[in-house]
Amino acid sequence: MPEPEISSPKRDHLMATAWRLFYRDGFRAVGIDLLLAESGVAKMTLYNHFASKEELIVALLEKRDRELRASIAAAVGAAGKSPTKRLLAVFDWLEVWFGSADFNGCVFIRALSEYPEASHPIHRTAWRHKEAVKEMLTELCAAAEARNPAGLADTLSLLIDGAIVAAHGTREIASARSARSTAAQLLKLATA
Amino acid sequence: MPEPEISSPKRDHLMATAWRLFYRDGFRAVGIDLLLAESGVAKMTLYNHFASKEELIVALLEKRDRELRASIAAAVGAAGKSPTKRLLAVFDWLEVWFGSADFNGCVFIRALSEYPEASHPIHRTAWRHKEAVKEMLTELCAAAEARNPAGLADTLSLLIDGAIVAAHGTREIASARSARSTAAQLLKLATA
DNA sequence: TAAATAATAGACAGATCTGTCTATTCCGTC
DNA sequence: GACGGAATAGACAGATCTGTCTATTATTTA
Repeated sequence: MPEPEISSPKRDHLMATAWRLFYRDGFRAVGIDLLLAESGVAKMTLYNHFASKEELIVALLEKRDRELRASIAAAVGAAGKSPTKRLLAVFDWLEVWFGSADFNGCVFIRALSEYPEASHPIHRTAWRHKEAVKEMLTELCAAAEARNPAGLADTLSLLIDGAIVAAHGTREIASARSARSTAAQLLKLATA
Repeated sequence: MPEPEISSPKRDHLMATAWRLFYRDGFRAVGIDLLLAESGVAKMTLYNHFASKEELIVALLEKRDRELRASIAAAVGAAGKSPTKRLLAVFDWLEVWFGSADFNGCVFIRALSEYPEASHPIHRTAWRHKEAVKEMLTELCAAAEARNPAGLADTLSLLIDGAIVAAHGTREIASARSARSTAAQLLKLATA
């Protein structure tokens, strides 16, 4: 009974299928039975790896959080040494993401939405991700010598989440560009 | 069979209860049976007024859209004649909303999230509201003589939606203030 | 080879889901 | 008082939901 985070092929495959279905259709819209049929895994295998559907979702969000932050960090790293370029690389990363074929909004915003109650484990897990990203932004703002790094990061977070919602509504990448140019303006103001 | 938008006490009461439950718990999380039990209305009454649950949700979103825009317009109107104050009144309105007891995020963002597919009627209806609000912002920006009213309105929309997501995640009103002060800065830049 | 571990299929429970249908009752208007 | 529209309760269908349990089969390890 691998209750803790023990990796296993079945568990990984289950999570990959679950990610695909939940992200495409929604958490409540996808039932356990469909997930099992699509992944070709027995029901008891699922319940041996996860205590409940809710726990599976939390594990998925935590995994996605790690992957997403690693992906952002890689994009920032590839942007070179200029602190300004590094910060704006986040918005270029956004644009690429919006343009990807299976983009379907932000799974964390969607989790906040589907589980709207503040104390719900899924809601809390989803929001933790947003806070973690904001911390990354704070460091980037600090490196760019913004006057109030945390404050600027707060604002950039608003722009980013707003851009994600807009991209989900329009299926266009334009909001990433708007957010990017606004971010550049704000950074200039915060360092001038 | 009042297929079109004919108002009736039962229909109104049904919509009021549906709003309360859906906004509190989510669209998929609340079943028809609970809605009927809470409203004390017979099942056939619901299906005489609405062809399906989906249609009820669309009607609710359209009603909420009208109410919300009227509420914003009232706040703007009460802000006086100064175009700057009128524009920033939107963000004060946001702050009041975030502080209200039953605030639970933006029902339109939540609808986009629960019905993520672009062509879904609920998804489309929800996004239409965001576009309508953006049009209001464009007019306010134009009145404030911003250089590019539509562009500024785009950016302000990002700030607003980001602030709503943040308020839903934190249960705090701070994001409205951040958005407001950023909006003030951007407006200054756009008119200087 | 024997024992432990992991995964399987599938029945089962009990609740819940949306939507349909019927038969009855209420209520205002003529 | 009779009529017609609106609402009622509740059965019903048929599907689906999460989670449990059992009995069997693989797979690995000692």
